[in-house]
Amino acid sequence: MNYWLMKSEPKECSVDDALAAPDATVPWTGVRNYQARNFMRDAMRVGDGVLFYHSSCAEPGIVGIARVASESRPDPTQFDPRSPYFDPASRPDAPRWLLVDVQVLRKTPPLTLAELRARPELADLLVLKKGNRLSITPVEPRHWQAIT
DNA sequence: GCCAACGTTGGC
DNA sequence: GCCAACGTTGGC
Repeated sequence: MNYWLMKSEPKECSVDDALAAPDATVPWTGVRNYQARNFMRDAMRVGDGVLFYHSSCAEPGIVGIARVASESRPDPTQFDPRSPYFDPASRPDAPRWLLVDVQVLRKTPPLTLAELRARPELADLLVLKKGNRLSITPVEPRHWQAIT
């Protein structure tokens, strides 16, 4: 089993939004980065642990524990001209972008970026690295255990 | 709003 | 294949 940190802008889909969805499960739409896509396609398995992270907001940080709830499949928003995630270069017979379903298991007390940075045992957590912009990053078991 | 970091695009 | 220009992310 692998572990992941997945960023969501709370304006788009907050942990509360996800909890309010049927089965507390949301399709993780909008990933438009090949490295993040490849994680979903090649390495994610149903049941993997997910740290639900709020980004681009007043208090960025980890706000919930979730799980990968589906295999990867094409992200339908890439074919929707009205979607901000529309990709005119992607063909339905060769979809470029994928998503997985993510099921929130529980909220956590917010663990802010500042708090994460203050913990020496988390120094190597990828999301804390300078310049990191990946919306999906793998989390080492020791980091998962330190956080959960 | 600023700006550092980084990914993508496209001319050559 | 190189690399400058450009666009995006995301913390502050």
